[in-house]
Amino acid sequence: MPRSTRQRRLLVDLVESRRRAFTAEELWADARASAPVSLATVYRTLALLEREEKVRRLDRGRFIACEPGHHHHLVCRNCGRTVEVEGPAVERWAEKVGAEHGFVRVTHNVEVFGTCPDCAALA
Amino acid sequence: MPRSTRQRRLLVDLVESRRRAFTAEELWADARASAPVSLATVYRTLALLEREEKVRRLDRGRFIACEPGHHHHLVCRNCGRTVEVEGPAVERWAEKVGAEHGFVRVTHNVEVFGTCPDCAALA
DNA sequence: GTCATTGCAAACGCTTTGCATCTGT
DNA sequence: ACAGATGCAAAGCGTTTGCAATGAC
Repeated sequence: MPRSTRQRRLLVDLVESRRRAFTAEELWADARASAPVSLATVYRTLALLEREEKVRRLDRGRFIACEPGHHHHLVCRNCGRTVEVEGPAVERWAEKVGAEHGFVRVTHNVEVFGTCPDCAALA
Repeated sequence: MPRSTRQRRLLVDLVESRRRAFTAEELWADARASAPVSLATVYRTLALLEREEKVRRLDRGRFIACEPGHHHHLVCRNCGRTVEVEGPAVERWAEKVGAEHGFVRVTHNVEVFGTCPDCAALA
């Protein structure tokens, strides 16, 4: 079972308080501002959180913190701010599309991108 | 303007006749079965086709051939077979979700995965 | 002839891993 | 004590790039 180490506590805290997409390097930088951690440990911790569904991997090496369970994210393409969203319409649509083509065990990935109100105000 | 070289014609033909997701290495292997091409040229051609929206990049280094314009794909998670699908319901949902949170210039990515009829029959 | 394209090999960026050392339980 | 975690540096993997040679127009 996972052990509660100084490094892990620090990283998990940092991740869970984050409402923006981040890269491993950014998390590393933030963590080292408090105490020494290696980049390898950052990656190992992210992999751990990913298994626990507390972190999801976006494209371009970006990660986002989230809660376990099926849901989607709205992500600001400028500042990385994230919002968890529900999508019953999408769930139904994906099922339907799959069924229409005879596919079974249908799943889907959705990401919604846009410019958040704060970033839109600055532009 | 782009020139019609032997390598490019070969690669474009191979890509356009493909109805399955593929990796750069797979395309390379297929191409070399006909004539010598370098892997760098494979990547450069894929980049070109991506700009022309004739190829889309999936995760895990997979690519799929498709037609230009906004649409989504249903992909067999076993054999990589792809089907282009329309998703008006998703378009509306994404717009709504973005708007509800004050996001502007909203876009979205959707991929639907499943097991295709052929693969389901074998399992 | 000119400029796009190619091949090659080196460089890249992100991520993972082997191994010896350390530390939580 | 012992299994799990860490740090480091090396390796991995898919992809991109600099440069000289080649080939399309």
